[in-house]
Amino acid sequence: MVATVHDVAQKAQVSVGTVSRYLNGYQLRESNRGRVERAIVELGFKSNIFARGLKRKRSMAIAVVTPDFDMFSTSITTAIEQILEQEHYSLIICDYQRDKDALKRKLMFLQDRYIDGVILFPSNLAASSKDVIQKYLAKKIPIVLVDHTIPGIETDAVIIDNANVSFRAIEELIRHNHRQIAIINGRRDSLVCQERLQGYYNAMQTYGLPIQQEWIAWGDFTQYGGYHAVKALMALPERPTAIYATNYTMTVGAVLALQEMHIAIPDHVSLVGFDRFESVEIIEPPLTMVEQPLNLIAQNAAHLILKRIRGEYSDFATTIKLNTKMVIGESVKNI
Amino acid sequence: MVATVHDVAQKAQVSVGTVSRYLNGYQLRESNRGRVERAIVELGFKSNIFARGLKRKRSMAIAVVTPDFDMFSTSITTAIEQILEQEHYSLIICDYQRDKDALKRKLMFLQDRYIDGVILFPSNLAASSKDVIQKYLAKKIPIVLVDHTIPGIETDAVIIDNANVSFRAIEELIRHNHRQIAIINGRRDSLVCQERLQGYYNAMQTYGLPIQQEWIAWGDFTQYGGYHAVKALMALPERPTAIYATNYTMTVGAVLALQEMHIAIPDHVSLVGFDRFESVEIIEPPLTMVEQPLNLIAQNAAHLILKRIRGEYSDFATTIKLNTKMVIGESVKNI
DNA sequence: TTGTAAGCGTTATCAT
DNA sequence: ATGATAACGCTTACAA
Repeated sequence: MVATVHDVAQKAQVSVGTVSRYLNGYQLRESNRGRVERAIVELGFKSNIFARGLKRKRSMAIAVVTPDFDMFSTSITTAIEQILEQEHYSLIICDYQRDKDALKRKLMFLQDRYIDGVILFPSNLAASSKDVIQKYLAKKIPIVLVDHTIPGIETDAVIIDNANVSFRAIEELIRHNHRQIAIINGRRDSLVCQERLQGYYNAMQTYGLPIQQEWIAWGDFTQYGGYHAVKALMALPERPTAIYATNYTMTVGAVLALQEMHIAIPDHVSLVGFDRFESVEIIEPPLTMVEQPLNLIAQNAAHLILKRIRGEYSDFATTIKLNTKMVIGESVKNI
Repeated sequence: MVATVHDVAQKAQVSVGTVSRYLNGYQLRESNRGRVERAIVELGFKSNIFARGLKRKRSMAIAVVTPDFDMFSTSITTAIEQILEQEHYSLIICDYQRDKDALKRKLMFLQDRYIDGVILFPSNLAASSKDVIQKYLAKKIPIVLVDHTIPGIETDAVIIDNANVSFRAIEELIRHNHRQIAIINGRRDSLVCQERLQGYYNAMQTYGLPIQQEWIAWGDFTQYGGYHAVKALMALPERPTAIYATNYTMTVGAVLALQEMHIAIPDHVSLVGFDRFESVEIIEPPLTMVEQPLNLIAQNAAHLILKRIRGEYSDFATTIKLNTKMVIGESVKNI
């Protein structure tokens, strides 16, 4: 029915061992090499992934595990898939819906499938799966963290410098003479958010600006949250003159709220947004935004996990910190 | 290191055959059954997926293949994953980026991995992979189509009645005395869109309303497209009094354009939107919308593929046509 | 460099 | 209902 190494060996007049060695990149005599190659093409031979896995304990599959498929993780995941496909890996995706039991369950499930590596988007509750994660690492099944590290876990990570990102965003506002600056942050329990908030504090303190607690709003990473945060901020007796939203969906929510209230950007309030997905480009005026290097994140994560799978651990555990770009639009006004 | 059927057999004092039979749901003598169960728990036995696959030619993996991960396919995919996880299947995801070579390549790749079934979101270019698809079906590897069928391919599908959906949406507008109704459709080459347009035509004709070609706009399924379609429609000498947008992102684009132009919904123009994702709920006023039954689509697709994998083909090929809900908001005004 | 043969951990066939 | 054993298709010592 479907060709095996035996068939190839027979057609090429060599032994199965030789065929196998060819498949695994060993050196063969030139003449044999040619005949094996030809036999493989003629028979349409594809090596059986089960038999291969059974011997090598490798699945040629990598998992992406994320708390949910929002635009950030979806964009990165699709980019990762492109890269891994070229290396003949398949991608198994799992979202754990911000549920710590689900996370642990999925990680264990993946382990039973002899997954070759995991790219994990941690959330604050990833720490509760420390034991499983340690088990992976002990077995030399690489885990690359994306977007954030997990305190107490030593493994590779691809992250951005959140505090620095916020610092520069706020600095951009301060440079335009804003002093009353609000931040719409995600969620109190998120480490990413704590860092982004820290950057806000740093910038305000560095420039000697007073901070009001009411200017620190929490939008739960949702459009709804961003929308309501703006409504609340605009209802304050002392309105901020500028707003910094810390993710994509909250940025859109903020814009919708402002548009609805007929509060003009940037005439009535300035705005720095976050994450430039294609769909943000229609917003008028074009927003000044923090742009995360999604493709770079994906590339680094993919290459890092492939490297570890190949057994190259010389620079383990490395944390790749990527820079974000400030895209200057017209949503920040000099006052 | 890790327990095998042999270890279980030894501990339970039975043969490996008995253990295997237990694992595959055959009847055992009560006493043996108990001992095997206990041994499995005590040893933490998990059956090796490679060895199993090697014998049975089954991977316990199902693929979702989609042209891109927009909110529609992402929502459905995550719901599918929940269901398949319970059945111990893993989900391999692939997006083919609306590229027909990529589609064919991925389908062939998946076949080499002995995928047990494919859930495919076809686009207009899926037809060019007919040969691979036929090969799957000939091998009894089930393919369930979601969102649309592929002409000339006889397999299972879970779809919605697009013409009917549009008909009812337009009817809702006509019921409020609108006569000049525009449609923002996705893409000319999309069969889904052709059907949705047909429903528009049907409704207009049924109620004897004239149709102007300028009222039929194409928004390419993007936010940008929806935005520009509205701008163009509002620049017409004879403005429509109502707009029907045929997917989520175009709906959001339309709302942003209208807000920016200070064209009030529904006072200046009425709007019927499409796909109620959580994030749409902040739009003011609440939109009258077509709501696709995402969870039902996911459930039906998942259960259908599992059924076929189990070998139950009695009702093959079945097309499950689901109903959409019209959610009445406040974006349609009686004129 | 190459051939031979022993596994890898299951399932399935055949007796019993 | 159960046990023994031969596959499944590959990789990898070990010999040559």
